[in-house]
Amino acid sequence: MALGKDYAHQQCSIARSLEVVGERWTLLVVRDAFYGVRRYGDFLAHLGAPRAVLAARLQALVDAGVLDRRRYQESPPRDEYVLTEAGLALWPVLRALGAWGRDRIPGTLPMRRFHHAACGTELGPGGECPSAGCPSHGRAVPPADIEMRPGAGLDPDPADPVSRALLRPRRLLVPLEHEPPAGNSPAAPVVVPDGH
Amino acid sequence: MALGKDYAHQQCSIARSLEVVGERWTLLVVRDAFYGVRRYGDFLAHLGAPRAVLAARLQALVDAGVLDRRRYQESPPRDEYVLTEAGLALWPVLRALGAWGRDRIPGTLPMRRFHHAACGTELGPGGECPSAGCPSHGRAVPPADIEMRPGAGLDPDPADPVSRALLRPRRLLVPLEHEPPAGNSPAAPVVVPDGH
DNA sequence: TTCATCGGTTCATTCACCGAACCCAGCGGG
DNA sequence: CCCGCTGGGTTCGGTGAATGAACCGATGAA
Repeated sequence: MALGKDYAHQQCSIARSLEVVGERWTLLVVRDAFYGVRRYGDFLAHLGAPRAVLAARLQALVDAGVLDRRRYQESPPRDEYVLTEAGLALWPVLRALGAWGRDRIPGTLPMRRFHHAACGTELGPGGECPSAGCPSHGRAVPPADIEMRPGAGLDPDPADPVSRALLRPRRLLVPLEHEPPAGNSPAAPVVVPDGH
Repeated sequence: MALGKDYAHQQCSIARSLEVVGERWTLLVVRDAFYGVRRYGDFLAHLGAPRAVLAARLQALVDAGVLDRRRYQESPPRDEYVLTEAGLALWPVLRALGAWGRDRIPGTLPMRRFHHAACGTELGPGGECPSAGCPSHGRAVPPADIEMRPGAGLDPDPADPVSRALLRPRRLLVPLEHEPPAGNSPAAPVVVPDGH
């Protein structure tokens, strides 16, 4: 751990939080989870982190209760990582960090804009819906109700497929699409037998 | 840098922010700056970070425009580190991190509570003043208007003097007090000839 | 049988962090 | 003048974490 023992004696909730999410790559993993990334390979492609580090971070986040690892297919056995309640509660941290970088680091253009999905309004500086007519006017919009749209600073033609998928407007938390391995059965669009 | 080159190619304001404040100790330095810590020795005593690391972080934060280093006495020459505008804008990040740790890490008691200094009300989850009668009701309270009070999880008798000073309720950003080196001139309180 | 994919683990190298020691300028006292 | 103290660092050897390339194993497709 980057912080471990050293922050342990700190009498501070901020230090406690940093013990969990303060290591290199960790907050970017959580960010990607909000964007809909769930699989090891997708995190890997999008982050560019070393494989060993990514594996360690995912495991640590599962241990900390930020991510939940769950089986999404049996054969071959494959797991995905999804945000828990506690993980979802990290959204204000990411929003604040992103807003600071956009507003306070010179030469940073807006990369991604966040809109209230219900009314289409771009969220205010505190993550609240600023639309006077909206039922949730003035209150913080939960991540599941946020639509992410590309901003001016985003590379329009990125190399990796995950970044390309994230160029389109999308609801937060909705998983990235993946072709089932045998993609081309033109007349039978592969109905999943039972989701549960 | 903990992140440097690796995050540079990331098309993301969050990653950009983490390049600046994502390294070990950095956000705790900024936190202490909000609490009123300004001197190298006080950061050192309160954080317990290695001296070299602290010096590097302070320098990096100055370079990034988060802290401003300025002379507060000429003889001997002594500098202090104070938050810039951009540094003050990090308050929502720290508040969100602290709130997450307090609410989502099991066994964490509130360490510090933040109140609107004007009306005494404890701030809401978004850092806003929840008091209906307050002129700034519902709006985010700037750090300069926040009073910090000790919470239940705080060690009532810490070892280092900085932690002890931070036990008393205090306004954010107000510098820690320091005795002038020659303290006891009872009738002649050492008027500095000319400050400039 | 062979190949490809997914999700890792292993390993040697590099890098950052650690903490103790050292350094230096500017006082203040004798 | 010399000594020691204080504040604010720098230097340095040892250690642990990050890196990236290679390897591994299970499954399923060709």
